[in-house]
Amino acid sequence: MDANEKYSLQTKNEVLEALELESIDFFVRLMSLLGLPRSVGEIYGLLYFSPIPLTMDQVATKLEISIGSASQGLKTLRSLKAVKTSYVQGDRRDHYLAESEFRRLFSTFLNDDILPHLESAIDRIKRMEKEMPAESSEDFEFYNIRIEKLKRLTKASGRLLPALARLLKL
Amino acid sequence: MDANEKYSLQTKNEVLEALELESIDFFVRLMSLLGLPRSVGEIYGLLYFSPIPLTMDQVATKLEISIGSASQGLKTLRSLKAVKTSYVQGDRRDHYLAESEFRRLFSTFLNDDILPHLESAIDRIKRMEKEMPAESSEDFEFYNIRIEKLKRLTKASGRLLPALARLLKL
DNA sequence: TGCTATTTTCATTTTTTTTTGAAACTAATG
DNA sequence: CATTAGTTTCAAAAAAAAATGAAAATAGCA
Repeated sequence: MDANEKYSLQTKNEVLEALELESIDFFVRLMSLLGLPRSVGEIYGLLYFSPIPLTMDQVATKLEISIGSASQGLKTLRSLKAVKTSYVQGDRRDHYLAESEFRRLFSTFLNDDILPHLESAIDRIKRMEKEMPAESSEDFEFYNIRIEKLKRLTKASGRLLPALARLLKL
Repeated sequence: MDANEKYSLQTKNEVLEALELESIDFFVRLMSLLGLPRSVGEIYGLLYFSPIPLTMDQVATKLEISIGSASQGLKTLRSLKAVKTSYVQGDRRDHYLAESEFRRLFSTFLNDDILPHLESAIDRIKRMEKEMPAESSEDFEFYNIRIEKLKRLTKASGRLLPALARLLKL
């Protein structure tokens, strides 16, 4: 293995370019909207505008984050199917590439992070119905209406998820 | 003003009922999905299942949170239009009631928290186009495709917001 | 207007989340 | 199979977010 070749990319771009910086900033915001840590957004933003796949330590070096963060962040992105690894001839390291189909990224997010909440909400509403006061109770109607509204909310959210997925077929 | 009357509610329900607890837990999760602090979810969850409006200190006492938290949390909920105050005869304090129309809550959230991001994304993409490498550059096509994808993403999100609002007319 | 109940603000503390980096682990290579 | 490049893990440190509570501000009432 040739050390010059190995680090050539790093040597070529010692600092982040304007386009990379805009991309990183864009995805840091987007990911944070989805509740993901800054480093995850940074990594995805960097890879999104990289014409060639990058290794973990290239990512860590460019972003000036620890290799621990890079490893964790890439793990998160892999689990979201937001990055893939690509094999590079004669290099033992993993090379990462951004999955640029947002649809895939979002649908993993919806399925893994939103759907479970929805399912637990359905169970919870069933429990609430058991805990309802007696029908004779003065507040029976009030509680009944509130529970009905929660039911409609979860039903609407259930319809929403597939609708979202459909709209995201960019 | 009669102290007995003033605290009668508190005396009646010294602990949170099962239904209130389920409600609080439900909204703590929902609000945290929207990136709001635990205390905000607790307050909304408590008010959602309260047949009578509650004052700030009733909220604080029931939830065992500080009046600072209660004040901040109610402020957040007011700004989201998720609670309203109702006048109570012969009581100087504000009495809070949950806005049970989720549509209103979500549409405020979409307009105030999501829309601004979308607008800044549009500006950012314009800047990116200015920073594109020369058309002759070997990676021109790569960058071009990525920017196009970002454009499609923001366009789709722009269509999504009103679609979401429509679907949420529960 | 002055008094007091109520609410807000904000510096400080507490809690939670994220990052770090060194040690443990894994696996390719000579 | 021993060496070492590469990666993951995880306890500790750092940073960020949230909660507290006392002081300041506000507003209703006499």
